[in-house]
Amino acid sequence: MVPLPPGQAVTEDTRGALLDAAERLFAENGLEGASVREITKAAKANLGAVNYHFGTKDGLILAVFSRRLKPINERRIAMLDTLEAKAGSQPLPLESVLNVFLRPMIEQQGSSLQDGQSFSRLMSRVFQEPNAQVEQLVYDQFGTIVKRINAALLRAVPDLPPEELFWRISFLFGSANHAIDAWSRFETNPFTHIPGAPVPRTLDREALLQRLIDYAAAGIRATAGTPPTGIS
Amino acid sequence: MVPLPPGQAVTEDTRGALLDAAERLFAENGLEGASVREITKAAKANLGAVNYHFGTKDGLILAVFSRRLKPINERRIAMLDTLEAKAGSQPLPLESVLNVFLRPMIEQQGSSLQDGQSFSRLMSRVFQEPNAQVEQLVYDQFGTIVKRINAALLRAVPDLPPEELFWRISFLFGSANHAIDAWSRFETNPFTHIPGAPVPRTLDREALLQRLIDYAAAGIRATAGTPPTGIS
DNA sequence: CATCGTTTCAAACGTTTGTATCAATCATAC
DNA sequence: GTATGATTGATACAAACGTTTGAAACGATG
Repeated sequence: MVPLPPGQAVTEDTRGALLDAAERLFAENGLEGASVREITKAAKANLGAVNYHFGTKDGLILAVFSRRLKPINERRIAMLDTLEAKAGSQPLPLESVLNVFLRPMIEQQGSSLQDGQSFSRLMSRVFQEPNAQVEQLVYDQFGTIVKRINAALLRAVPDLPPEELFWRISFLFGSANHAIDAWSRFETNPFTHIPGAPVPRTLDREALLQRLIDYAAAGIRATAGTPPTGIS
Repeated sequence: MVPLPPGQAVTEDTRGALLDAAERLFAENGLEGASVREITKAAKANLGAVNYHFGTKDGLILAVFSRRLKPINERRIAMLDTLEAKAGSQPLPLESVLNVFLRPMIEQQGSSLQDGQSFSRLMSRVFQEPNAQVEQLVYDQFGTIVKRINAALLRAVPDLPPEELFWRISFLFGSANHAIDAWSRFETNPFTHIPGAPVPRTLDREALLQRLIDYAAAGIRATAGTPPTGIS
C-alpha cells in the first residue's frame, strides 16, 4: 500500500547520513566535542535536521549507540543459544564463551569497514561516558547477555569463586575495549598508542580476536592467590 | 630571601583548589562537560582565576594531568631502578615487573583518598580523550617508562615474540584502566558497571592490585596460537 | 489539480561557553 | 607609611552552542 523505497528512502537517507556522520564525529571528538552544526554539515543536511529526526542531540546520541548495540547483543544471544543447544548439559569450553562475547563486538556485523571502526572507538568509550542516558542504554542492552555469559563462564571454570570471576570479567571488558580502540586507530596512525613499544605488523580482525581469547582464557583460568611479589 | 610559606601559600591555595575541583569535575563530567564557571565556583575562586593561573582552560587540563602523572612515573622508574640493581644480570620475575607498572597507578601516592579516586577515573579515560594536547602529554610522560617496562617484560618472558608482547601490554593497559575505574566507582554506586554480574565484597587496593597481577601474569604467559574455537 | 502529511530550509532565539578587561585588594619591600 | 608586584574581584565580550520557528518544497493521495 505504501511504496517504501521511494517514500522513505529519501527520509532514511538523511536520517542515516546523520547517524553515520554523528558516529564518526562522536568517535573523533567526543559526545560533547562534536556539535550539531558539525554533524549536520558533514551529513550534508540542514541544521534543524537533527532536532527534526531525533528531537534533541541526546536523542541522536542514543540512536547512534542503539543502532549498533542491538545487533551485537542479538548475535551474542543467538550464538549462545546455538552453542548451548549443541552442548546439552555439558558446560561450554571457556574459549567458546569468550568467542561469543568478543566476536560480535569485533566484527561489527552489517556495517561498512569505516563505520564499524568509528563505532569501535565509540564503543570503547561507552563505559566511561559521563552521559547518564547512554550509560543506562548500555546497561539495558548488556544486562541479559552479561548474565548469561557470566553463568556460562561459571560453568566453564567451576573452581573459580564467583567474586573472582566478577573481577576477571571486568578485566576482560577493559582489555577488549582498549584493544579494539587501539586496533581501530592503527589505520590513521599506528604510533598513537603505547609509546616505545614495538609496532605490530598484522592487524586483521581474526588475529586480534584470537589474541584476546588466548589472553583472557589464560587470565581467567589463573590460580588466585599468587604470593605477593614482596616489593612495595 | 623570599618567605615561601606565607607569600605563596595563599597563591598555591587557590591554585591547588582549582586543580582539585577541576580534577573532580573533569572526572565526573568530562573535559568539555566541566565548564570554567563550574570549576571556579566549586573551588570558591573567581571566574578569572583559571585564566590567571593557567592561561587557558587547556592549560588547566594539562596541569591537572601533569600533577598526578609525574609522580606516578617517577615512582615507577625508582622501583625499577631498585629492582634491577638488586637483580644484577638476572631477569626480573614477571610479577615484579607488573607490580612496578600497576602499583604506583593504583596507589596514587601523596594524594587524599578522594582526590586519588577522582584521578583514577580521569586516568582511565586518558587514552581515549579527544584532546590532542593531553594525548601528547601522556605519551611524553609514559614514553620512557614503557620502553623500560617493555624491555623488562621481554626478559621476563623470553619465549614471547615482541609483537605478541605488544598486544598483551595493550590488554594489560585496558584491564588496569577499566578495573581502576570500576573500582573507584563502587563507593558511589556498586551497580554501575557490569549489570547482571555478582557484586564483589572486598574492595581494598591491595586485593585489586593482586588480582590484576595474577590475571595479567597468566595472560602474558599464555601460549599463543590456541586452536580456533571453531564457532563463527 | 488540489490537498495532505512529511521533510527541508534559512533565519533567529536565548544560553552558555572561554577569555579579556580593569579596578580593588592584598602582602611585602623600601 | 608608602610604593610595588601579585592576586582577586565584578563585569563585559564575542563566539559557539542546541533549539525553535515558519515558510518553502516535496511526493503521494483523493
